[in-house]
Amino acid sequence: MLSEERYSMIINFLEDKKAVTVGELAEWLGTSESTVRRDLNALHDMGRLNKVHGGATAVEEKIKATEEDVQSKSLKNVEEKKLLARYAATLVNDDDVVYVDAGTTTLMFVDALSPNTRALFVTNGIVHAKKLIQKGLKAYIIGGQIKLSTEAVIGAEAINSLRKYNFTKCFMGTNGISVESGLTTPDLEEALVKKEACSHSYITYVLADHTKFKAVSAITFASLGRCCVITDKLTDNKFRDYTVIKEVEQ
Amino acid sequence: MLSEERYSMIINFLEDKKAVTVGELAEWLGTSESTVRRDLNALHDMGRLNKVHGGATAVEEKIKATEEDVQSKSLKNVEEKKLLARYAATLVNDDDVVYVDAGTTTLMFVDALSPNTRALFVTNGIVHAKKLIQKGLKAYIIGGQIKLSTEAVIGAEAINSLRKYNFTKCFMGTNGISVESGLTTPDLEEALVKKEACSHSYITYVLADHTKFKAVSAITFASLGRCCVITDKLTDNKFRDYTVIKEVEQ
DNA sequence: GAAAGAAAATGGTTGACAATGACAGAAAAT
DNA sequence: ATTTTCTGTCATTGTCAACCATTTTCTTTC
Repeated sequence: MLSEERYSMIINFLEDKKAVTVGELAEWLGTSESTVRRDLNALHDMGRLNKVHGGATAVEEKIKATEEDVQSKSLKNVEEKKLLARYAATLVNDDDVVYVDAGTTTLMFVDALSPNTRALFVTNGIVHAKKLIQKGLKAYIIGGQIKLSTEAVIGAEAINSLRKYNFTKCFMGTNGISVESGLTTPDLEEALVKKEACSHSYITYVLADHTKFKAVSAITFASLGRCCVITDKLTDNKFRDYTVIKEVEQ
Repeated sequence: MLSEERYSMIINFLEDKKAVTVGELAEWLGTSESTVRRDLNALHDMGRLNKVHGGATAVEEKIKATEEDVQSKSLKNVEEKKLLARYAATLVNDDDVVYVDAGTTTLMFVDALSPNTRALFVTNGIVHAKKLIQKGLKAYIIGGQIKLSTEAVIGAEAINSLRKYNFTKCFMGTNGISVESGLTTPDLEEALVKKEACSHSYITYVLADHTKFKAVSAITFASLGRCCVITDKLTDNKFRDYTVIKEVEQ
């Protein structure tokens, strides 16, 4: 295993559990405690986790949002995300008008789309727009300011652009899902765009792997009741009381 | 097997799995580790993957996308176009609101822009938008349908998006310049967007190398009198009777 | 078109370097 | 004081760039 992969797995583990011991990681990664310690030191130096006596804890979401660690973000939970993406892609019908939210999970959704669908796609992700047209699909991009880190279109003009559309389905990514706070994301501007998109869609699908559950970021963009969550593994059945959950098998 | 074949197989593999070891690739490709290492070095130099100890990881989508654009756009009259682009870039002031038309010449204009300018940029080119923000400039993209071949935003929604803006300067590409037909381009939809952009701009600059003169395409998007032409070599002085021409030296 | 030579690609080897796991003594927690 | 955890060290293993020999491909020459 590459050290980069271990880094991703550790960060990933921490996002889920918030704290972890050296022993746990050594066993889970199938490696020695020495290596785990070295990894934790490296990640600590990068500011990607807090090293504490006995193990490590996750860094605060707000700090992480500004750090914007693309490396580990795209590496982690790849298989799970692809699973969700493949299932979500089957939900698109020929007569749909689909909104695709910017983000790494929804990018895999675009990859998984059939090139033969005649559905109309609207997105606020530059990369997403590019991939859609390269697949030969009919794609629109909304206008507005572009955010550097995520290459998403945001701002007042973006929200204004969205008002014209009526989507049959929209596919959203999220940073956190919780019963109390609903769907949350760290960036205010992006949250506002997400909110507007959801409100113009007949059905909202949220693609969220299991690590997103019980996480809470700064801004809520939708309540649980208003959307259908697609996930790989539901750890707590109480979520079923508040929303429709599709657990994708295998 | 051709090395190019291996390259694309490696890139595909990485796009799927996000991380891979040298050993894995050697076995999968049925070749030696030496060759895999050489391939990884080559791909790393091209910026198409990240080489790490033990193997390689996928590069972020946004970086890769621009690389593709750069390598695909190897066209003619590059030096001349760069010359025009460099001059045009000096025309941008800090308080300008600039429209940048989609196209290869204007893309070089974006490359030539100073990263320090505080001007506001609006564009209908996806690649242009991307480059602008990667330079750290403030950039907006207009909304609308995306045309596959040129990756430009076009259509009714694009024109509608443009209505909101008032530009101090706009920089356009063109396919033909003639006294009788003015500025012409082969695609109707693109012409309509160009026309709308020009009509919302105080000054219109047209970037056109000498090959564009006396050429006429299907649709006229502006008359000669309404714009200032920047070119490398003016072969016929009669154009000076109809418009302002800037001939860039050297 | 064939032969000869040049250039490029490939696979294997080697010494240098990096990563790993185990251990011992120091430091910290209880 | 005892246990746990950390840091530094060291031997082992894994990986890498550079080099060389061989094969393949391209060019040149006749």
